[in-house]
Amino acid sequence: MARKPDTVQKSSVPTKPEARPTIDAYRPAEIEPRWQRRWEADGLYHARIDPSRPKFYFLTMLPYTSGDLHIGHWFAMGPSDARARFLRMRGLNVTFPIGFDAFGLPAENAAIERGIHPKTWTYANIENMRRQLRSMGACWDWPREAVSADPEFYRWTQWFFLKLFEHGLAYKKMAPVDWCPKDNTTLAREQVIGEERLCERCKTPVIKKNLEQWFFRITKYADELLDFSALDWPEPVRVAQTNWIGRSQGARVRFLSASGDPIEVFTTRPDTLWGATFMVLAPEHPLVGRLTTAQQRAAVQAYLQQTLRQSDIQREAADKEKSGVFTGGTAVNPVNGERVPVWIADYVLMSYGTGAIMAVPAHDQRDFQFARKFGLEVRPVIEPPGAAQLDAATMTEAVPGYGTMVDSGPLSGTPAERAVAATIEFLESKGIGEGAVNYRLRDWLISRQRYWGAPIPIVYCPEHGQVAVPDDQLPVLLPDDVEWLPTGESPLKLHPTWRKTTCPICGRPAERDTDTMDTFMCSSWYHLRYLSPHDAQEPFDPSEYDYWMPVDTYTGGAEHATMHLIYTRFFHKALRDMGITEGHEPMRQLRNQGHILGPDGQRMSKSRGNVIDPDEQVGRYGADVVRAYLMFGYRWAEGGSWSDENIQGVVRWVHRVWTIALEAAHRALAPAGDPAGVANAGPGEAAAARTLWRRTHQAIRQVSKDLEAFEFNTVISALMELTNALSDGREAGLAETDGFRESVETLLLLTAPVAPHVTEELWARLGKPYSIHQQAWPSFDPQAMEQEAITLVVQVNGKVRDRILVAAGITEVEARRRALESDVVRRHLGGAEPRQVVFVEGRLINLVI
RNA sequence: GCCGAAGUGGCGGAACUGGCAGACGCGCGCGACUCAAAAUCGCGUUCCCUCGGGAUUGUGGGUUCGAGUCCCACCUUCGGCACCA
Repeated sequence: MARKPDTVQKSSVPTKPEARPTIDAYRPAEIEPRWQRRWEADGLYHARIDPSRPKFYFLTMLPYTSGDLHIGHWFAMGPSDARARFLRMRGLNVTFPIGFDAFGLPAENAAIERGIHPKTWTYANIENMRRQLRSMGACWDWPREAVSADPEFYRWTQWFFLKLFEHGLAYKKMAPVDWCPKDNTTLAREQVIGEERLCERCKTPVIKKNLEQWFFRITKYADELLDFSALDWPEPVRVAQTNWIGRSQGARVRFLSASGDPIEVFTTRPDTLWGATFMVLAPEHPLVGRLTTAQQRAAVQAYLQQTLRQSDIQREAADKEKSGVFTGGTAVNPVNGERVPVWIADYVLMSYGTGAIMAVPAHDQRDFQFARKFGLEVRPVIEPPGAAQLDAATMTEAVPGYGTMVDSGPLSGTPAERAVAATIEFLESKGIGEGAVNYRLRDWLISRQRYWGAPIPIVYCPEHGQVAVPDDQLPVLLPDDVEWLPTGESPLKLHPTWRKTTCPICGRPAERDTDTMDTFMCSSWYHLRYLSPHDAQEPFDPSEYDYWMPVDTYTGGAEHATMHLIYTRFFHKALRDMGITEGHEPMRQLRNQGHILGPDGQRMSKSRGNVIDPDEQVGRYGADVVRAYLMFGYRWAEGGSWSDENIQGVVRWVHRVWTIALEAAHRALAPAGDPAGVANAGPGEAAAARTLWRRTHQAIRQVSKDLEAFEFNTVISALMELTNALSDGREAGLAETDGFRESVETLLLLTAPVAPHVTEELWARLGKPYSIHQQAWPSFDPQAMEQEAITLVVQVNGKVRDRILVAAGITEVEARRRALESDVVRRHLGGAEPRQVVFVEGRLINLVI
């Protein structure tokens, strides 16, 4: 772009509109597949290790093999692709890999509903999705493709399981599952329907059943997972993860039941211990049976029946009326030796803390509601600052704040600042409790009682117990020949021979684990498999790892904020501690996109009939238009409704680019003509050329900045503005100039990441060398922005009254003089002298009276 | 109930660090081309008005020479969820 803007060079034919050459129609259906084939044949987007260039690992969340790619995938991946392409043109060695998350429940549902084997269904879907992904024209690094259901992939998923097992991070314990007693099968949360909690298939009320299942010790990493300092991740995701981990600091305290069983509780408010007037256990707490007296047994049984079918979410609903029942048992509060009644209630969860609480109704709202409902004692032990002493009889709600301890035995009078610490010291000195940290985060349950997943590579030997399948026997292959019963247990359990094996240690008969792994296992490490997807010796090639990792940018839906994105961080840290990976985090930068809704503003669904099929849109407009529209029409992080009307603006724009570029191409090929054109270049054209130059560089600046910042809608508007600038330039007679042609080329280069096919086609027709996607990104020249005259806004009392054209470097004194010359300004001053003048260089002058 | 995000023309959305609100489009109106229509191109388009202006970024306050942007209180919509002891 180094040229003298004021030297307008005219050549060839004069530019009368009617002299414009006729040009070919824009036919994306012909152009797009042609270039897609060429790029793939050339391996244009296959990135290899190149130490001479900085790398960039651009990752977009791998799609689930649900059937078709929907427009939401395009919305997630298309703009990501544009940014990856931009970074390539900037000189980075970019890999933008793709793969498939292929295990999971929908494949089994399809098998049961339609009698298709999950494998057949899944791989047919993958074929179709590959075709659709190719039609996007994204710079996919196809040789890196990985499919999580391939044995060459899940072999290593199993290997990672065994590594975790070997390092004590995988263990088995009893845990409840939702169970349909009629179908005799485990149900996923989404298969339990409605408030009534009925089985999706047979509408039987679901029950809880305890099964022995595998867990990963993610809680070991809870504190480290709270540290986001090395990450450029969106604030809402960091907040969600922080809340999910839910670290709270307090104390563990041991109460003692009448029969001498310790009942441990966790509290964040040990300073309220003297106000504990009862205890509440979760209904499933192991001591409930022992505490319940004969007299209360029937009532407790009835309550258990009623609560244990509910989901945690139902139990925890805030607006729900408190419920509970007295066990008849009591426990001793260790700080004062007082006997308090022990209740059970569904608002205490077995899965949080110890499953038991000390209830302090005066200072906890839930306990307060419970106490008032069941007539239990309310005893204030905290005096809030600056308020009168609380009176239990007249309180209408709990007072949860900190304050001076009162009625608290030896600690009475302890001020708020020291209350918690002093109580913990007291507990520790008496040996009845200690300071403790509690997390909401639970260990990751990975067992699934399903077929379509990676089998858990563990063998049960009567002699040796849980035995790891040796490395050389991996993968534990999923058998294809299984019976598809519409109901019942996992086919692996029912398979006649599969589960029968021998113990790797003693060689005697043993049984395989018949559960499979949570598919979040696969997605926790797939980004590593992309590094060397066909490596048969190791999960990934360390030299590839050293070059490419960590992932530089990761894009995907915000719905993965807590599950997938915590699991993958945990996985990485656990592998790091085993010496398998390096660095503390797998993904440096994360950005989330929103969702595309149907034209009616509702979530797309087949039953609503508002689904937008990308194949149909590509057939109608071409992939370039669909990509550009998805970038232009929405804030990427927000999403919004699909609009058949709004896409028309993008259709027109792409056609305009096509026309302008082809006109330029025709002129370039025309023989040099009338030299008179040069002589005719007047001062008006020089100014127009200067303007076009400025607008071209404005576009370079904005497109670069906005692609970097994931602000895709303004990328397109900047490109449209440059297109408009070219139209204006053409009208001003610049079409024959070198400057015009350079601007056309710049427009194509800037548009290349957005609309890769049409720009490649036009680039070729302009006679430029293949490929536009291997060209350097245009550089911004600040000189182009320099202007002699600027519009200065003149305000009176902060209101805009006039705009005056002034020299760019105008001083305050001069600006004031010029402003006072304005009739409009003088009228609004009404003869008064400005009391204050605010001058903002290059922008405005504000006269205050 | 809690957490998070967002409220700007008829619509989607712009607006740097507090400095011209409404960029870029859609839609609509007018015009050119056409026998006509479509397509295309050009012009206009926040609202009100006594044509001087006035009002305007969910609502009400505040800070400031100046607020879509900062502060306080509130309302609405969307998303998520965990009564977290």
